Amino acid sequence: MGYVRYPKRVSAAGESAAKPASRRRGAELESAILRAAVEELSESGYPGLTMDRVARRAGTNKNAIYRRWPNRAALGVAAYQRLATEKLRPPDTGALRDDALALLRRVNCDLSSPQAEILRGLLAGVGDEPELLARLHDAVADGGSGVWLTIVGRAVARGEVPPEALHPRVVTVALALLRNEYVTRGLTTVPDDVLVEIVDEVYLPLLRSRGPA
Amino acid sequence: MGYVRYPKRVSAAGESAAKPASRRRGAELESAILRAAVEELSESGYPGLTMDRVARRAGTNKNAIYRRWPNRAALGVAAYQRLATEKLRPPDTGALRDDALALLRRVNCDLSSPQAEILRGLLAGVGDEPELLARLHDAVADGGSGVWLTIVGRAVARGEVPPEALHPRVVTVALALLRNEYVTRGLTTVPDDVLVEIVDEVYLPLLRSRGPA
DNA sequence: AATTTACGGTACGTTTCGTACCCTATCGAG
DNA sequence: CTCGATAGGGTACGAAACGTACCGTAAATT
Repeated sequence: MGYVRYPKRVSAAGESAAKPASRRRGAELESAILRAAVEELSESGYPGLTMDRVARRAGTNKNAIYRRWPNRAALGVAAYQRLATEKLRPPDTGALRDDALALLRRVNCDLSSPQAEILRGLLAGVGDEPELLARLHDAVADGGSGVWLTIVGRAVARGEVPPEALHPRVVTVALALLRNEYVTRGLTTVPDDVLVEIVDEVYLPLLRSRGPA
Repeated sequence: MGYVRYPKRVSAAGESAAKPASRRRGAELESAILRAAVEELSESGYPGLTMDRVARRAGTNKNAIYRRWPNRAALGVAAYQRLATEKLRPPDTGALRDDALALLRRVNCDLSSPQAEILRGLLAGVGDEPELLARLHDAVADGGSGVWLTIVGRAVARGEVPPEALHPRVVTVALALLRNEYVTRGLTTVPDDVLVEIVDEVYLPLLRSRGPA
């Protein structure tokens, strides 16, 4: 079907931004694409993550992208994994309550409005592809679990909470609740009251409760 | 610009499904549109909620839709509100643990895979419109809060948990955790282990902990 | 040096949103 | 009962964006 004409066009000047003279290949090109995708994702969210725009930004074309990722959602997840992997070091204030609040606040700031929208977009875009969804889930979960284990571990060492508190699901409850607010409540940053409430009404009572009855 | 020709076409026979002879107006037509939207949403999820398809299914055209909702996301939220308003009556087994588990399981079955995907789709489609997001949030939140208050209220009456447990945020923790699993984990139903874990490791300890220190 | 592979560039087909435009049935006022 | 005004029906259209196909060419491989 249908290839009638093929006009041979000299590449228009100054159309693309950062493309070196030599032609990139393999890992180098892949990295450039991924970097462009992360930037687009950060600036314009998932709806802005257009294949054409990523290609233009990376100084390449959609061909090179589709050879690596089967569709837009896969590229989005890959980019998000990069974006979310910037680790945050656990605070160490000496009190579990302050540690937890500090962590929640940081997550609330760093990862808030843009990130939440990105995550929402991705969760939808992933749709019915379980593998992508799982990857996304891991990316999100890993972002938290370790850090929370650390601060609770310190609290256990201080005798603030019983050692039974060191349960993976228990430790990440605060993060899950915050994420729940994110995802459903929306773009705006979660108000600080809510964070305090999560910590004082749920998180601390829960951790303390897990000792010997 | 540009209306060149206008072919006068006799309406093709049998192209639309349920359109009565008389032309519907106002509330009646609106209801038909919404019903069609709910059906499309249930069958094909948010991606399948196409304006053209809804219009065809309702036996009307996009015009009538856009006169009522500004865009697809708004229609989707409206349809979801209808879909999610089917209430569930609280179980009453006589024990809080069983009530909570039963409720989680029912939510997990009834509202699981299709609903979760719809919700994910909507959350993304709503994007940057805070009002729609708020409406969605209400629709989701209302679905749970009351029921949970009921079963915990009964538990309080039985003396199972202290009255301080009747805190809105506390009471809905189990639902929030389950929803968190939904949203991130994906389509498949959340395994029962997880539900049990949520109840035994988090929910019950939390509620019991809220008594006098 | 020859061959194979991967990139660059571009054109397309398709779908879907949202808008514009005509024509007409129905409703309400006089 | 006649006659506008309003809302529906039908359709066409422009703009994006996805995903694919196809050429020509640079770079790696042999």
